[in-house]
Amino acid sequence: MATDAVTHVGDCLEVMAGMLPESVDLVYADPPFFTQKVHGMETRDGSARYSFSDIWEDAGEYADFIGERVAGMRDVLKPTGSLFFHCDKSASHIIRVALDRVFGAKNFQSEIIWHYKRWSNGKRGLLPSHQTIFFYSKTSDFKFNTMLQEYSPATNIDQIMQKRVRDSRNKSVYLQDDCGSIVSNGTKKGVPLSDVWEIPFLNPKAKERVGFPTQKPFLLMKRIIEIATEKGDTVLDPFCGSGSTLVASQLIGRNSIGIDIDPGAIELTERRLANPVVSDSLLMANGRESYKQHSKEAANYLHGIDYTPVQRNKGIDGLLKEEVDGLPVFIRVQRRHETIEETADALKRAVAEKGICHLVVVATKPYKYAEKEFFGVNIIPSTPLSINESIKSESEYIDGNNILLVE
Amino acid sequence: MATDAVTHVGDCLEVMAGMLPESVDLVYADPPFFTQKVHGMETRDGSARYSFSDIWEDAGEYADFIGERVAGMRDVLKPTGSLFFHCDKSASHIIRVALDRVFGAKNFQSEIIWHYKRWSNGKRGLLPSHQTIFFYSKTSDFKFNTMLQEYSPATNIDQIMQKRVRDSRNKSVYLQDDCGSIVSNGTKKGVPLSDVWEIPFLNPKAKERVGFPTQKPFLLMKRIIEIATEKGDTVLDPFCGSGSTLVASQLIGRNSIGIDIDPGAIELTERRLANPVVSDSLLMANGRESYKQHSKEAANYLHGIDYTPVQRNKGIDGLLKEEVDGLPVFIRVQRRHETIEETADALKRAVAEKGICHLVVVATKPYKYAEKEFFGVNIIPSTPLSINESIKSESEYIDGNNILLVE
DNA sequence: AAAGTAAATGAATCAGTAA
DNA sequence: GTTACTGATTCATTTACTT
Repeated sequence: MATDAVTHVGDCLEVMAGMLPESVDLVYADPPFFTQKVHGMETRDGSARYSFSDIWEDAGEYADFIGERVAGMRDVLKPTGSLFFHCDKSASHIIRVALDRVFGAKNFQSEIIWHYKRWSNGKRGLLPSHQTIFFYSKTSDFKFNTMLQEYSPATNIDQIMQKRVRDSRNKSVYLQDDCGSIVSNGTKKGVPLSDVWEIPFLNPKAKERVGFPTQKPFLLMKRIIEIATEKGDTVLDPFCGSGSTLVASQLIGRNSIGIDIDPGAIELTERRLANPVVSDSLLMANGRESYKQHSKEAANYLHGIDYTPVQRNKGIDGLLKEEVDGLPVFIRVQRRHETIEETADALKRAVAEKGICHLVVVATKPYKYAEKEFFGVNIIPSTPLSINESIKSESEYIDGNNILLVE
Repeated sequence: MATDAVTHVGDCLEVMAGMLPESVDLVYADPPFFTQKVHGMETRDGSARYSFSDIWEDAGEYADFIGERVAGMRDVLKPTGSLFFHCDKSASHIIRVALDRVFGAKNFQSEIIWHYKRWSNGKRGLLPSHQTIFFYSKTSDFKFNTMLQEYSPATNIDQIMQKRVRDSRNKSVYLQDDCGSIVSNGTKKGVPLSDVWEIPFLNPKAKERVGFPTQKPFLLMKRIIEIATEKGDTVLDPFCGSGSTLVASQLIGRNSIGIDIDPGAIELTERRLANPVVSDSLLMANGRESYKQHSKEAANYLHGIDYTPVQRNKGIDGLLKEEVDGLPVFIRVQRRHETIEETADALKRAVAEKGICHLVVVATKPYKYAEKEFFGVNIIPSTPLSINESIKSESEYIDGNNILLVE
């Protein structure tokens, strides 16, 4: 599914007034923070300089500016939509008041703290190392994709799996069965995502940097978009700057609309959309990035193996560093939508010209050959597959030798 | 030096009006947060119950209440004094407006985020896990004791310890001695304290708990007092509740004044002052990292599996997120110096009390059982092991069924 | 053996939430 | 509001292991 990214040069107040009401699933707003400074920055190669003024008469002027535009944002939001409003301590209270007025205090959902570590400048006082994102929904019936994070390392996982009941004095106790052993309480997948997010600030050397001041990291945008929208939904950024929101939307399959008053910013946004760069550590998403994503996934399965990743070959994921019997060993991990035969064929075709070699396919889905070899290709179940199949099979199979299982 | 702790029963507005102006070095204010609830709690032994009402007509009434009292706080502060005002998302914007009006926006110093982890249940939305403390000074000439925190583990300590000088072109360079080696700058003690503070929430079982709702941890109070005062200075808490501020002041050598409208709270404060109890937080002392014993090696082999790492059990590496046949699945990865029998035994011992469950051992070395099960433990070869063994075996074995191999 | 240390487990808690 | 009931947290306690 191709996604759409539309940009407009202009004041978002006017552009939003011309938009279809109730047409947007998420608004992410990142306006000037009321810092009373001019923010400027050069691109790394010095070829361009982007800047904007964040100087205002007084707080009242700023409050009016924000208030008018927040009303416009509410108008274009669908009833199930929500607003994430990015600010910092300079004016968070002014913004909160405007949001409460326009959206209603009952639609206030969260005060998100984006926490990052920064280089200090040894100033007197505490080092500022957070910004605030206000999360409001348009109505009480809003889209929210529950996200989970890992348990605190201090948590006793064993204990929380136990079922509990009330004892005779109405105190909560862990349930034991007749034999005195503990009763499990189902699966535990993690804890709900906290409202404090630790996401690294864009490193001064990050490839992702495009030379725009206040550029936001991809991971932050991705998390916001994934919480509030589904694939194919539409995201609006009324102060889009260098276009991080649009780039992130594109990469994870959302349509997007970007507005900025500076034609230079919109030009930069268009350039980034044509050639998105995300720092290495960050996950690539679907669509035309799917190949890259798969190589990441393949790497997960091949972890712990001494191999060289093969980047530019559609059929081969890796090459073992050690030869076996004097022959090279090529590996391919089964793709999500591939049968094991297709995987094997793809690998065979890729090495057709390469002479004699060993071929290994890592299976990620159940397959039905009780052989470990399939027309000259070694089939190895991935560890996750083995685990799932081995346990499920206990009740189904008695034959201890048959470790490859029927679908 | 003996310190003084004075308490008053009454509305802090009136009590402060009767105090000597400019007599206090620090005000820590922890008023009701505008939660529109009654907060109550019993002591552990059930001997007493403390509660207060946090229900208001509307935001205006709350704003007036806060505004009047903030003015009183300013009056009793010395010119070098400062105010730490504790609140949460319920009314942080209302409070900020009042503080800006009374203290002046130019005396706003920091928005401190107290971040903690706590228990929760599966809430729709983000789990609230922070509160806000506004830090204002009375004038620009205020007491501030610079505090340092540890360097992030990624920091290159050797480099930051080097002395720097200006070179001929006035650029900052590292100083070298006559032999060309680098000159150390002596000790650097850490980076300036951030405005996001991770301090554990007062534990349900903490000895420190006295059964008062909203009780603040000693470590939080200690940090605030140490930042803003010196020994012998005076701390005022106009909403002192159970008296944590007074107890902390006493323990670190500051005089204190506590005011509360509830005689029961003041009585409790007096009792705590006579017999102060502080729990030492292992989490704070050792850091969250200390709980992370989940080995990196195990994590590598379990990559790609949907599991929860188990941190606090030496025998168990992980727990599958999905149950199988309604039973939990525990996993252990074979260690480098462990036989497969030892791995299986360690896992079995760890789950001895846990009732019925599935056990999985991931083998990382060749093993000699042609069975996939070993006394009730499923043995799964890791993907790297399978690949190595499967290819090597081609020349050694003809029997296609025997995929588990001899050492 | 005894003492001291470290690891594993237990259990109360509720400025929790949901209905 | 009011009632019912959840579930991760963290220190205290117990058990296991060294010296």
